Amino acid sequence: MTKTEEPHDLPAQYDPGQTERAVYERWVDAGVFAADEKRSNRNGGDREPFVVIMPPPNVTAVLHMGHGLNNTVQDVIVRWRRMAGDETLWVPGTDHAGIATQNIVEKQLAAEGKTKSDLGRDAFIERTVAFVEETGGEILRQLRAIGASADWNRTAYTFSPELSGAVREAFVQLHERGLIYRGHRVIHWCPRCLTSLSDEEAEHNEETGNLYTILYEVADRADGVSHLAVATTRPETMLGDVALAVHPDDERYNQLVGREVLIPITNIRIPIIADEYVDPAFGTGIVKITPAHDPNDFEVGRRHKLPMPVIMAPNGTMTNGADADERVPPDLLGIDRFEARERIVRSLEKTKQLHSVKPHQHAVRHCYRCDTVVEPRLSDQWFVKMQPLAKPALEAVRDGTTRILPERWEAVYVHWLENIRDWNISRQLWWGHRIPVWYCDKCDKQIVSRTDVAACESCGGSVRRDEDVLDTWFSSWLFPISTLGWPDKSAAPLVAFYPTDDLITAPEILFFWVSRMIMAGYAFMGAAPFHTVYLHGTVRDMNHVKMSKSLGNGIDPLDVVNSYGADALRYTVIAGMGMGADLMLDHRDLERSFAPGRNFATKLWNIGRFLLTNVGTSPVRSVDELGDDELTLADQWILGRLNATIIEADAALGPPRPAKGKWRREERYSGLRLSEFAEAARRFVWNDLADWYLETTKGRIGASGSDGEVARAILTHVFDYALRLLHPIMPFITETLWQRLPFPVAADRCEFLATAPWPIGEPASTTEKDAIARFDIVREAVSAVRQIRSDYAIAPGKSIDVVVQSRANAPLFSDHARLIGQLSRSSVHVGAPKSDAAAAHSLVSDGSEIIVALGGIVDVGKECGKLRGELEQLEMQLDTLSKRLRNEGFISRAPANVVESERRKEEEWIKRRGQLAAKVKTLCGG
RNA sequence: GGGCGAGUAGCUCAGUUGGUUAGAGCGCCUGCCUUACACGCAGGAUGUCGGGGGUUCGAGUCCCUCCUCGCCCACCA
Repeated sequence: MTKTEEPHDLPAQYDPGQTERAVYERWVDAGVFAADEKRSNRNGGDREPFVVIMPPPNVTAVLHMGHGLNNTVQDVIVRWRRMAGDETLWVPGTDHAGIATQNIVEKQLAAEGKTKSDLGRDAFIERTVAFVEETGGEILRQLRAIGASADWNRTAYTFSPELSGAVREAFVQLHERGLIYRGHRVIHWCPRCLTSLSDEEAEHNEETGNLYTILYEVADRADGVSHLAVATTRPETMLGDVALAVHPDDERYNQLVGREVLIPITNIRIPIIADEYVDPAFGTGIVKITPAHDPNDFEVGRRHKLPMPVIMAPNGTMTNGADADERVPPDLLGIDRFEARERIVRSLEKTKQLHSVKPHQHAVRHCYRCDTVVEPRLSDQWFVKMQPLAKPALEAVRDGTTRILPERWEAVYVHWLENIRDWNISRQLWWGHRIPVWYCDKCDKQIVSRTDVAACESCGGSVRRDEDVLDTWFSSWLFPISTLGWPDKSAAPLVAFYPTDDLITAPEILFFWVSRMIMAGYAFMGAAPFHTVYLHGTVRDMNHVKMSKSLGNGIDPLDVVNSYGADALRYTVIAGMGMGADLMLDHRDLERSFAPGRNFATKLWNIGRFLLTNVGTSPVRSVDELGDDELTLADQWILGRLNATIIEADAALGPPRPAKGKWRREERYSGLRLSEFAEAARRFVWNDLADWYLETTKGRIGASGSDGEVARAILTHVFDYALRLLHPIMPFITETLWQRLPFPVAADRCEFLATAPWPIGEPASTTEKDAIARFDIVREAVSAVRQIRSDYAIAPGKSIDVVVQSRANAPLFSDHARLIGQLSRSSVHVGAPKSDAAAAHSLVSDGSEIIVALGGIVDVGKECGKLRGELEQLEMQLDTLSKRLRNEGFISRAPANVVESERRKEEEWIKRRGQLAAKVKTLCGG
């Protein structure tokens, strides 16, 4: 048949580039992804809502495989629920990403030889806004290319006027509730970004540094003690020392408490104090106290009311800051902290006050945005009091209101919340939500306000606004509520769609984002924002190194889409990723990496071509009107397998939501096994439908008469449902094929597969189970013949005679001899074989024997060897089995059904042994 | 320092509450352009389930121990 004669317009090769974009546009134009508040049953509608909030990528981000994986997972779940009939909403958005974005713009300025101070605050913000307008949101456009079915009408941005309003409201509310306060303490400071960081933003890094032991000279020498040795990893902070501390019970030193020592180099006198914080077992048991540059020392300093001199500038150079007087010697002023460390060490060497230098393993904190070593720094910052917020968030996970998958992350979450510390939310940046606090110049009043303040409310004096902005995460933690209309609690989207359902993200932001969202959900809405947190793995290369653009081991998802299609990308990612496991891909060999998806897409395409070529385009009969007596065994089998596959798929996907608000024990950690779902669907399509059922229809389907019509109807129905099951994973190709199916005229069909009803599985009936079992016997017979053909290298074209000597199922083989012959390219007879001719034998599990006449084809000797080997192996296995069945313990302790099945097996094997032995005797002569 | 996870075929990984002869994809070998598909079809090979010990009638699965990786958390200077 030439191409023009084919009754369809499918090209021989699937070309994703040509079809995907057009299909996507049709979905968008038809509003397939748009959710409607009015249809939610929380808002008078008749549908259960299903809502997913997209983790907003940074507005400046460019799509990488991490986004590809994250959004594919979300889209699979969202498309599944949409087909299942939920009012499904997937809210997309971007994050203004304070530090990250500001850093990029600053870098651009630097390239122009400018700094942000050259522009000034307003001009800098203007420039950043322009930059975001120009390039921002590119990633959301890219997400469309991988098929993301988000409701683009609701695209959110953490810096939009609406969301900014929510941020300000949240700040003011928490302040009113006494949960936001201004604190003077040592925080993490990035000397490069010139801002404070939260504890989470200062990442630990295990490093080998030095532990320097420095000798402090005791002032007013008495009792022979002239020097005290003090260990430190940061000698440069010595300049800010205000005391040495020892443990009050440390008998080596406690008589020195109250005496004074001299700081080396500067010879400033500082006291020796006693504090329980000191661990006598570490180092020398004496600690230098630098309150302004170490959080612990700060606490000690507070307890002992010590001064807190600042000896470092914000950019990490040495300076005489607050309360420092002339502590930093002139020759160190303006010197970088690490250079200063070197110089001080050299000076100490000269004065013989450096006792020792030892390599030392310790954790050093780095800025999560620029990797600069963070400096502890005394400053005024805004904090959120976290313990009250953490309480309900902790309870939510403990009582099953919110579950975290995989289960192991729940312990991590609980541990973090139990030990939570206050959240530093102020940043010394320009790009971000400015803190809504004003200070009166005259009376020093502090005004926290929902609206901008022009003058002091008590004295009428002029006011100035706090210079700082809020941590980016202070806007993202509101995302599930702010995107739906909060603070307007009666906003239709909030009523219809809050709480949401699943949150799908990477474990890296469990603390940054997920747990804070849960806290915000309780703080502002009194309810958890979602009932399921699904934490997926990381995309890595073949050396298990996390993919990243800077390392050059990344994969651009758009390259994959261009080469193999979005469906190939999606299938590969979903099928290859176990629950919570990392995904390894080879960035140097995209073809190999994405072969599973590409191959499967091609397979689907070709099944579609076969179907449309052979079934044609005229409507088929509806399966509902087919009588049982019209169905062949193969028809019954494939329908049974379809039903079983639907059940498997549903089991893998699990319950979409907790039945009564809280997860029941048995359901809590079930579901969302997306790779199992993918595998069940693939197995059905490829191994059942394509490999077997489709082959059985060849010859039937072209024939005129009712059986051909039945085959057309079943094939179409089964493929229709297979496409439905696969649509969440491979939306484009399934929609494209589905649009062309010759549906029954009466079928109540919808316009798009994307909104077609999700298949409903039914418990398998006995006739169904029986059909599956019987067709499996037929398949076994076919495989047996194929194996013999292969074993004896019988040319594919060569016709052979096969005899089935049926022990149990005579009618089965009589009825299907022709089919077995067709599938195994042989001529099959049922009955007795011609006597004593050389033949190959194979046993079917129902006890029947497949006999292939080998006269003139192969040598008998080889066959005998094979038979003997088979017999020997069977005897060994039978021996083990029989021993077990004679074991008292097994009989008494094993479940009855296990014992029973083992008994049956033994009988079967004994029968086989008899048959095999007889064969060996007749063929090989004893 | 504390906690968690992993170690199963050459590679990436599944293996549900212990229960037939441990699976899949990719790769590999053999034979096939069988009129949907060579991105395919048919057949095949490959595993002391990290080591050792234990519980059990029965262990990849449970317990102990050791080894090797990885991740998270952490104020020992």
